[in-house]
Amino acid sequence: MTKESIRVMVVEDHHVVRQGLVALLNVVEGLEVVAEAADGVEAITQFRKHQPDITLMDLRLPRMGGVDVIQRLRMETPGARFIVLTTYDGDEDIYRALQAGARAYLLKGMTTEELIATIRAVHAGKSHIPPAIAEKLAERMGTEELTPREFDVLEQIVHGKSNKEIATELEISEATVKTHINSLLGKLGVTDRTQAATAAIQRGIVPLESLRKPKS
Amino acid sequence: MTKESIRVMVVEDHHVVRQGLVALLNVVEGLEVVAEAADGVEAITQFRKHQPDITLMDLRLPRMGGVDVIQRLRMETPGARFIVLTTYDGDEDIYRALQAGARAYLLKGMTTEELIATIRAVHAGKSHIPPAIAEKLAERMGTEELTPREFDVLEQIVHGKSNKEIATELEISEATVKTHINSLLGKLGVTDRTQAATAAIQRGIVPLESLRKPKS
DNA sequence: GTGGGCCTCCATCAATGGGTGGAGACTGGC
DNA sequence: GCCAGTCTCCACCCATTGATGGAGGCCCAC
Repeated sequence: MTKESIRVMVVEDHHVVRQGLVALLNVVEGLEVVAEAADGVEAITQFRKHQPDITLMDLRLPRMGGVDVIQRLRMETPGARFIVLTTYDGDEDIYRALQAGARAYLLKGMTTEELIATIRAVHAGKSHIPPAIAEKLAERMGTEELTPREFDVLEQIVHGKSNKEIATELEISEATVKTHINSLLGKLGVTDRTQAATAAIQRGIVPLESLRKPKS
Repeated sequence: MTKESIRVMVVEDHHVVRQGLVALLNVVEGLEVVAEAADGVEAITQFRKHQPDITLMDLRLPRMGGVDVIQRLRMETPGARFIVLTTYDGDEDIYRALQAGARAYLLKGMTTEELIATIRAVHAGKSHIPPAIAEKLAERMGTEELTPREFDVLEQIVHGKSNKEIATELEISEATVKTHINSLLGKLGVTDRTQAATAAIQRGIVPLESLRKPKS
């Protein structure tokens, strides 16, 4: 007679990846996939219904991002355990996910053995952050937070707006825009707006998806 | 007695995704996964050894990119059939993959049924490009090609270099750099270097990975 | 209430960036 | 040989950007 299985939920928007993961996990002794979700909203309803022990979660999800889902569900169910499983390793994502209460952050490049070991470890109450991820985290720790306003300005820069356009958009003077830019350049450790834009994308501060020409 | 199975190779660097895909495909009647590879170089050796009917391939691979692998293998084995299966949908990737001889371009978001149907269709000699992808292709068709030199300059811009630095790096005068920039801004349909940088990243002209601070 | 952080604005200045129009050299194709 | 495209360079000009050093108002925490 075996012990009770660990009940797992898989949240991942790419169908084939999700189905593959489920197929992989279901053949593992001691694991049972009890629920699946393809977007953030579905993740919440499925979680409430099935109360999984462990939730494997991608961060980039339609409708509601993974970070928000984790935050929300941990409010309702403080004991809930989340493992982030994603391809992206922008420092910002990592930071925000762990901040929200994820217990582990894995890249999809890891082996199946690592994944299973991590699921068991997290279920046993441990946390697990791979060294490569920890390094990124440490890096981001050294840097200062952007203020909300600086973030607004950075977002506009990434979208290719000029200082004048940003001033109009945010309804402040161009002088103020320059002040914010000067400050955020320093915090990001870069010397001009183009570097700021690529750094923001690379570090996941501004999502690449937001560039897909929304007319607004 | 069933017909002969379609012999499939899976090339994908993320272990869990690859294993998931293999698990998925192996339970399908009429398909058989005969080889796997985790990077471009391995893909070539495995292909030569197993001569699969269909190769499912991610584009972003360590050591050698998917496009180059396709190109190379189609030189050796003109009848080889490739299906690109990737998460990225930068227009440039799509274009280059089809150019190299891929028969289909699928995003990982598609359903398992679509994937299987596409494998069968491509094996039967057809091509398959989903409408969403075709649209992107059409978009990119309207735009002019960058010249090699313009591409060099664009790459430097994305890496945050100033005109002076670019001039030094490429060993040309700053005036020439400006000429190239002026020209590439027009071709990309943007008005300044920051927009050029984000457009280049978004469209996959310059890979985001190249930003990971290589000291050079 | 004092201090700190943030947001707002100002002026000034130097450096950088981008627009325009032109020109010579080299290449490959017709 | 000629044309088209590319790569290279030049000069000139104006707009934009970024750096510097202020300053006042606001709110929150101590």
